[in-house]
Amino acid sequence: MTSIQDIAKKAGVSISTVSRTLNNYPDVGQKTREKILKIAEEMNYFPNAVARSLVQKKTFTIGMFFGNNMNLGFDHPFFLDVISAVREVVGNAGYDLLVFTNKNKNRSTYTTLCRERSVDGVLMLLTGEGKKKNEQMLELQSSGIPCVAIDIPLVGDKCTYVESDNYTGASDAVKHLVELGHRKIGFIGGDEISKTSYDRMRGYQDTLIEKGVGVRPEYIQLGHFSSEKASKATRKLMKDNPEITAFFVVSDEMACAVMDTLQELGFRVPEDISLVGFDDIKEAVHYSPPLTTIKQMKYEIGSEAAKILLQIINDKSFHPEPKTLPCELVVRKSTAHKVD
Amino acid sequence: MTSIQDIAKKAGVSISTVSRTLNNYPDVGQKTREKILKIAEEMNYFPNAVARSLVQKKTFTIGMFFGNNMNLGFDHPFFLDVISAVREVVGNAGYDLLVFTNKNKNRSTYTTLCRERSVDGVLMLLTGEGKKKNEQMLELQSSGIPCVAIDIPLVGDKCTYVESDNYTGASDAVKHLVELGHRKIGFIGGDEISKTSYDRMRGYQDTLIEKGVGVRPEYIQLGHFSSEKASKATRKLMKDNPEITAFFVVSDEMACAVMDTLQELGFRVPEDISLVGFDDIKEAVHYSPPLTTIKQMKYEIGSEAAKILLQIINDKSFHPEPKTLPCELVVRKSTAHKVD
DNA sequence: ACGATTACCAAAAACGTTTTCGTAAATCGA
DNA sequence: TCGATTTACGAAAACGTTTTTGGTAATCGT
Repeated sequence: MTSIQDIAKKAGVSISTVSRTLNNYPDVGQKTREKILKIAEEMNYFPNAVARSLVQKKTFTIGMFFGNNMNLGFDHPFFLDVISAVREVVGNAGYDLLVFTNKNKNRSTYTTLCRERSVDGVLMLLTGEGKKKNEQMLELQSSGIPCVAIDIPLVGDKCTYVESDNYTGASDAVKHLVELGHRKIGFIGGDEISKTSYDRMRGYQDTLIEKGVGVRPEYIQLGHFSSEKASKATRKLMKDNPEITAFFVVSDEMACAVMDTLQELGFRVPEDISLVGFDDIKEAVHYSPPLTTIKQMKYEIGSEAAKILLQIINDKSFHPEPKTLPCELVVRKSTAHKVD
Repeated sequence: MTSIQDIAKKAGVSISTVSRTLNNYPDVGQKTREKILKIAEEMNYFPNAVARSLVQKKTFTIGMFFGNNMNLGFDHPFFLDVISAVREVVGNAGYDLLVFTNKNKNRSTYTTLCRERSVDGVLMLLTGEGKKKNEQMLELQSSGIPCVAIDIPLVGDKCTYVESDNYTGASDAVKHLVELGHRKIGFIGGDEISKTSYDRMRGYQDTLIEKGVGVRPEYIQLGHFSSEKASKATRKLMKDNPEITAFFVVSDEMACAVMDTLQELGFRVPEDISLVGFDDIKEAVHYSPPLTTIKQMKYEIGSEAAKILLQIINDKSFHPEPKTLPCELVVRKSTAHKVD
């Protein structure tokens, strides 16, 4: 609570001199500098970031919209890793992280929240319906606020996104399946709006065609990234199409539910039915059987997003471009050769 | 970027009138109020939180020290749930969350960081060596900054902590084991400094004595919440004491490593050796066999911590007390009757 | 020795609010 | 109608910095 003024008074100098000393400006005399520094130490002074921000118009905080707007209290397993990464890189750059949580302001949007708090940039890390590119997203996109989203296709002068190569990932998943001899491959997707879901679906379809296996619309269901819906979809699919011998499910969480459901239904995985997921969440390796899946580089996604954001913030001439990171097929025990 | 001044000018009134209007003060005339509101809407004004904070000395942000200081990039599975809870309750109260990450300030402590940012309160959610009650913790404890820690015994006028009932939890774990007929029960603990570790160890020892089974120091090893160390400890324990028929391991992460190691060593779980963990992380239920463990109420821990903190902040006369939340034994498949 | 630079520092503006104080006009009570 | 409230508003201080401007004294080059 000791201010720059207190120091100035005690040192017998002006506040401007104190400010310059504290900020290592060159134009302050040797002895005055030392005196001021000593007094500051004694009074254990530390600057008030709020006051500083007010005049500098820079807060050294980067904002973060995080999680599922609808379904709070549930957060994606994905998040912990990307947040870790984000923390690491923004922290090293001298920034703190402001997680928007305030729910008292009803009449506000992403953009106005950012402006109110004067964050220097913002990271969008949303799931569920938040992925919908709605009005608020558009507003943010064109607001001029430095912004990078994860898995949401925002593009603008100060705005971009990073994602996994979902198309290729999905493609690799079904390639793996057809190479194991599978031809009747069910698909449990996400939703109909998110780019992520769309790309994975396209990867599935295109590869099926490319491999000479046809696409059968009746093999396709949407699970909306919900375990319950995925379970329901599985029952329907197996009931209507008992000839199916493999599933590609676009998230590990859903894939786990699918596996449970399949086993409840009396099918063995992978002997009767093969299963590949997407994400490579921690649980995947410990499932029984351990889940074959497409691994997303979560940590890299977070750190890339953060790096790009910092660059947008600090280099005015930088024009950001979307970044796509590779996925990787990791084969475990939930997939096997088709037997006849 | 439109300020209160702009509105004042356009409306032909003073800034104080604008401010009062915007803050719903009673003493402003009907027509002027409406005019001002309309203009504010048109110019799509929103207040500058930084400026407001400066004068009000209140930021409506609560700070958060989070994770493992040493070992960044790895965050405890525990965290996601308690953060979800924290977000929920502070958000509903109108606060945002500032996660401290800035690593550029070397000469700073928890306390000074909080003061610089002028957070209204702070949540300590640390693991690893951060749990050590060091100088910085003491400083924070007596700083007068509203503070609640999780699993770290801080107590002060504006400072307290919440934790699980680790003693009873541990006690329940070994009770379960001895009720299954086990007498030679190995223990893999945490560290020697944290209260959490200490309480669980005491629960183990006391219950053993209470049940008439002796405590054997050679059955006790420390794993420091690290999978590798837990694995090593397991090997040592089984080599030196092959008569052991059960383990109580004080974290699920370590318990998983112990299970893997045991299986590598050729033991079957639970047929040869029973195993109970602590935490009930998500993976626990999917391990093979599914892990019997002591469940911590992670969400409640987070929400309790947040609620207490808000009360400290908003009720000056409130004197906080430590809060202990119950654990619960959840029996799965990693424990079984001892066979001879 | 004289003008020009340089080194040091103070004064004051600025950032965008909230809040205190004061006061003119309007209303009120009798 | 007159004093006393009340109502509605403006002026200005305050919050704690950074930054701009300017000025004095010392130093320098020639």
